[in-house]
Amino acid sequence: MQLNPSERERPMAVTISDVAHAAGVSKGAVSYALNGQPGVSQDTRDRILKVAKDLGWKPSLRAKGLSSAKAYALGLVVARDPSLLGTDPFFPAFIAGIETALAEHDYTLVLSVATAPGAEERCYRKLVENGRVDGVILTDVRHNDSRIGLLNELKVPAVTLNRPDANSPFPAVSVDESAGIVAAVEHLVALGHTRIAHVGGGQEYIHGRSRRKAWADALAAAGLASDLFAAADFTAAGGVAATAELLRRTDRPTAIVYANDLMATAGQSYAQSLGLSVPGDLSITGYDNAEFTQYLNPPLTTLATDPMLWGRVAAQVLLNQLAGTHGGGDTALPAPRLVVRASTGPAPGHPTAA
Amino acid sequence: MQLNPSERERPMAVTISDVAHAAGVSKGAVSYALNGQPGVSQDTRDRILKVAKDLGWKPSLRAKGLSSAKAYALGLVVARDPSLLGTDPFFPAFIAGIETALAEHDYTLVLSVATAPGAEERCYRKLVENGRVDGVILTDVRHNDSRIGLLNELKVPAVTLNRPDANSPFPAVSVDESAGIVAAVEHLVALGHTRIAHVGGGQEYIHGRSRRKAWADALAAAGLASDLFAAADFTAAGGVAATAELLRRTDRPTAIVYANDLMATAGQSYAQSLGLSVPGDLSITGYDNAEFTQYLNPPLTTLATDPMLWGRVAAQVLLNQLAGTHGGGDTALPAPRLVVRASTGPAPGHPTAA
DNA sequence: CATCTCAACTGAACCGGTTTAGTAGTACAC
DNA sequence: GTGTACTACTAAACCGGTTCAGTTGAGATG
Repeated sequence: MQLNPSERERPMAVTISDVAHAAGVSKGAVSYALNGQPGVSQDTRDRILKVAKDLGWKPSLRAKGLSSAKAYALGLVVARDPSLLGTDPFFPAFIAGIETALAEHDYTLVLSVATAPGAEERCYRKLVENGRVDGVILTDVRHNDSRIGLLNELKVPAVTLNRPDANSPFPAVSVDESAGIVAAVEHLVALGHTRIAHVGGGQEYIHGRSRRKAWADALAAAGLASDLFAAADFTAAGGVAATAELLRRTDRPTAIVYANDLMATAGQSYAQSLGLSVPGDLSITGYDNAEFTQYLNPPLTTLATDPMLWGRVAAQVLLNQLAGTHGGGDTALPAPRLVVRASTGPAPGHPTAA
Repeated sequence: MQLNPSERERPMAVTISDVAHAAGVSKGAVSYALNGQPGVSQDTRDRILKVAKDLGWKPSLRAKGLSSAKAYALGLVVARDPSLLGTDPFFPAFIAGIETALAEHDYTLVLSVATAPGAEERCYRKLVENGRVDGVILTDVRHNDSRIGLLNELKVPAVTLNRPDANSPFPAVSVDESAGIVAAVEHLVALGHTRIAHVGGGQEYIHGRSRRKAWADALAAAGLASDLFAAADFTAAGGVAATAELLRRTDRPTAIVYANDLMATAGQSYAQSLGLSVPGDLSITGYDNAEFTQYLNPPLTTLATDPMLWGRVAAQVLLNQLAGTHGGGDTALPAPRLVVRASTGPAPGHPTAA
């Protein structure tokens, strides 16, 4: 066999047998001592602990995993078109949140990216069947999400972000997205807008649907019709197309509530390219509060969520579930906060307008 | 012990012993058959393969890992302030690239996010000492990067993005960032600019340094002085501060080359808030070609790289290293491509100006 | 015909932990 | 003084693979 860089001999790690031998006890005693289990006297326990420390013993996760049938890892499958992956500010922060919870429990995160459509289910199946993970976090839940059934079949603990509409046995960690959209619509209504459109995200996603429904409900509550809907898919290109569709109408909206920042950004840019003034002719709101939105021209009114908190809580709920200490209920997180910037203003012709 | 959701009995997986028993051979024979090793006749091999398939046997990675002392996983530690994590379009695409390479080899990615400064080294140490990973990918390489020494001490195979200035035994996968910056400067010089500033990224990073050096070199090549430098840190706030500093000067620049898109975006917004016209009074270039930059007002001239390719190649090089088939040299990737948009234009007073 | 060789296979050791069953020794009750 | 109960420990099995050291039987060789 050929020598290569990966074969520089790694100093063979000290094992539990080494510790046992050095301390003059059996492997079992060492195991008990280090896991705080009864079965060893305090004196012996202290001695074993000291020897283990002196020798620099680190229990092998591999061996531990084999005998306990655990992976000490959680899985996250991100299904996105690779070209869109960089556009969403949600995931990096969400993942950071997961990590903060995991770090305290010696768990790690195994991340898979499924780019092809069918690849997603294969990813979950592989992660679980290979025993890579002890539980998974489900994001971007879809209408009648087939993954719920899959994970159920795989008998793997899971948490979902928001409660699926399919019957799901898994605890959910939810953000009341409706409240955010409602706040945005109310803000626009207060500014005198009556023709408030919505550029929706993919309606196969429950967050796409719930944002649309919240928009319609808020309009209804204000006594307004919710006919100005244009379907899109959370992408910039989709946002432009939907905006174009809305602005071609004779009863064109004076305000558009977008389902995310990227579409809002692209829509705003498109409207401006048509010679429309934002917010003079058209008010615009986004969703996510991506960092760059405050540097747009004009800066974007949007909804701020806390993806990091979401990640942390989701991971925590899953860990509790694994430990058997989870109550079983869903967890509600604070609703998004409306961040008012210069992309929204009084409706054209409205008294409060300059 | 209390029953909980995680203890719904998972159908005990079929093991190699089950297969051996069903096929009427020993465990060893099954192992040989399934790994394509010699020691079993073709007939027996076929029979074993069939039985294994019928029983739906999946080798346990845990057991495999224990006996072969491998983790079948690569590690990536991302060290970012959590608030900045969502702003960088690089990582998601980079990670997607890594995954495309790993998916073909039944490896997975273990991701750690180190938010606190010192946490980064602890993350690497933990990943390696716990045997979570067989190799790691090193991004955001710093000047005299201490992680090189750490990984050397841990005796873990690694790849670095770009060649560190510290003496590194690890293969690097490099993008000639200088060429990109040079292209941007040349573009501005061709437009008649003579006072071209640079808002630098953190100079503790080698990519921060190399972009600055490339800017200075390109100016020198054009016979121009490179005194208009303002230090920043790749953040929006830093970009604004640096831009403010530059624009306060009496010999204010007519063009600014930013080390990334976020700073350029924030800088452009700040300059506009001062009443400056972009590109009439000030031309601006970014770096990264983040999706949103084409929807800025004006759209941003920037440098497009291919983070996904970078991730794929880096992972591939690391896998080859693990397999012992890596040549040992560095790998060069295509230089960034200049994407000219409306944020750059003729220098004020220059003949080509309107 | 005895021997040598090799392919094909088996049994057992091994990786590094956890866990179970069993044993020695001490204390206490009756 | 014997039985009981408990503590403190050990030896060995076990998790599910890989791999090494034999063993067997068939065909080739002298």
